[in-house]
Amino acid sequence: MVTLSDVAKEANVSKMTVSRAINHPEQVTPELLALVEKAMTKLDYHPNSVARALVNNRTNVIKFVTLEDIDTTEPYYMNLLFGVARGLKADSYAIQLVTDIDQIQKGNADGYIITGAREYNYPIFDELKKPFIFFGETSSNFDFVDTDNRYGTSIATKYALERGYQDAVFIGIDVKEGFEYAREYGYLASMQERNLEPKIFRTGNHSHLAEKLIDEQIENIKPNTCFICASDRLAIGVCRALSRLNKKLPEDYGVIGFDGVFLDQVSNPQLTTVKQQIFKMGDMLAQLILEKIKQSGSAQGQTYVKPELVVRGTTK
Amino acid sequence: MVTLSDVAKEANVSKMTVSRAINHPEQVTPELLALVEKAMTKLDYHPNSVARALVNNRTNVIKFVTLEDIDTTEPYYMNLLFGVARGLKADSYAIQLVTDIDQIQKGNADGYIITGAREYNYPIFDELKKPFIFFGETSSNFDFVDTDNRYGTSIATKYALERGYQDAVFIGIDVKEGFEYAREYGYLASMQERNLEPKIFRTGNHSHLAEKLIDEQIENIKPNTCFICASDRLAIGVCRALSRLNKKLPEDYGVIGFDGVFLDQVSNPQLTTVKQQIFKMGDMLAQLILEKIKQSGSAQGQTYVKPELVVRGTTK
DNA sequence: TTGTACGCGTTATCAC
DNA sequence: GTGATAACGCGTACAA
Repeated sequence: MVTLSDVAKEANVSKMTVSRAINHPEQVTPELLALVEKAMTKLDYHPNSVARALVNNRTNVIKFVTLEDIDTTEPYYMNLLFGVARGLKADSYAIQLVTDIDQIQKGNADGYIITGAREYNYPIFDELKKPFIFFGETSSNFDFVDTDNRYGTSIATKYALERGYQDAVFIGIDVKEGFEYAREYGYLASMQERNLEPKIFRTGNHSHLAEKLIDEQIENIKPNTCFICASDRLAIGVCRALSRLNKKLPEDYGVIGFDGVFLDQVSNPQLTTVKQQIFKMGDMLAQLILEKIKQSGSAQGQTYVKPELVVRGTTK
Repeated sequence: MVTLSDVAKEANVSKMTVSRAINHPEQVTPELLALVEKAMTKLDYHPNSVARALVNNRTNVIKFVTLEDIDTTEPYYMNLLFGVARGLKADSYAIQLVTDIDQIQKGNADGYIITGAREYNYPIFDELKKPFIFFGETSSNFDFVDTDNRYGTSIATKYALERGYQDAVFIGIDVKEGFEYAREYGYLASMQERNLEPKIFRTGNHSHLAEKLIDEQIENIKPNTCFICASDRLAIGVCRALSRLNKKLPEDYGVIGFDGVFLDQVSNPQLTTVKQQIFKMGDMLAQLILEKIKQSGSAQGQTYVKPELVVRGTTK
């Protein structure tokens, strides 16, 4: 293994000059800098991140915490995770996956990325001694990254109406969470802008529940309506019901989902959906937490990432 | 931060005694051991894994390499990854995610878990200086963990015939990979055992391709047949075609998928499928690579994990 | 600007 | 069986 000392010998300087050339190049004269760099490339030197971590009292580990009790199998998190991995790559940071809330405090890390946090989890975070960033809006003043949900349903609704659907109905998820409120709000505002009366139904986030809902309500919904759904799961259920009821998609009715992860593509026909930029958000989370660590915990603010409408087979 | 020295002072022994009490307790007299343990719990001491890693010339990092150019969004890998994370938890190991083949050599790790490897990748692995384990059967003599594919289609076929279907047809994936051969073999052997003539169709691993296949072939397939599919994707396509052709499921025809990750549950009706124990395999991969690291690279052998048949709505 | 000495927390080695 | 010492590779404090 090539060490700092080896490079120092090769370049005929002290270890410290090499160290400085790496970490504070502005403190080294250009001539020596060149010498050191030549030696480093010649020997193919790579800093030992463990030794570096030891002196800096770091671990080079970020904990990726998934608190939601949902099936972590959700492809959603996979995307996020790969985004995080990408953001961490350059700094030779590694990830520890945590699904059990009791495990958060076990072992060490330089920082945390936390997903699926609920209000009642907040006390736990107050005890964390290392910086953390949330994925998903929080009511507290924590740093977070989230999708601009309001914007998402807003562009979906507008698109539907522009494409010639006469009405838009919202199929929401029956939970009291910020993301759902935001998605409903985006729909509401867009409807009111056009002086249309909003209509919102809610049910559990399962395709068969949405299917049942449509079965029951289809008589109250006039043709040439577009369903704006709060998730792709719901959208798939809506499609299934419509198809069974012999309604033509996308002529008689339109369907727009939300999420754009995996499900939208395996459905038949493929869903028009509001696609969250999950990979990108993962990348951002990584960069923000690294920055926060560097700045020993200073706030990084709250970031909303705009989703994009992906038009496929379920809308005109 | 509580260190080894703090514990040593508290217990009135040397640092080495504390270190030994942790790593080689059999070399310490019971009396001192008790003293040390009392001190450790009193001070709530936790070993610094970074310092430990430095002296041992370790990184405490495992690289999780995904070579397959498929969409890494596949829920499949998420399960595997969480399994790996679970297996790594106790040893305070962290994961680095690698999707770019050029990144394998970048940075350090103590070992590799490699998924999606093909023959033409093998030369790369020969250059790796740290131990590695594959997920997925390999033709070379590498260590690996994989599903017992042959067993999987075998129990599926037998179950179908026992439940009263008169025939079983195999819908395979059109690739030249070991897993496909094994799945076909399991079906073949089970058919021959019962003196039934095997029938195999193959197509790309997409639901709509399977759907098309059934459309074309349905006339050649007599009722009361069960379709043994090489993937849930294919199975979903088969279901869709049957439903469109007004065949009754599971009365007229049966369908059994393979994989049991996510897709089987979002389909309608829910699939009877051969469920791979992916989480468990991830856990095993982690334990094997840790063991291999401890033993400085000695072979860990080849492990087949039996899948299990999950009976749901698409079979009698 | 550059170099020296020391410390980070742990473990292996070798005395006793 | 136990303890003193050195070493892992790097960075900070201080001296030159």
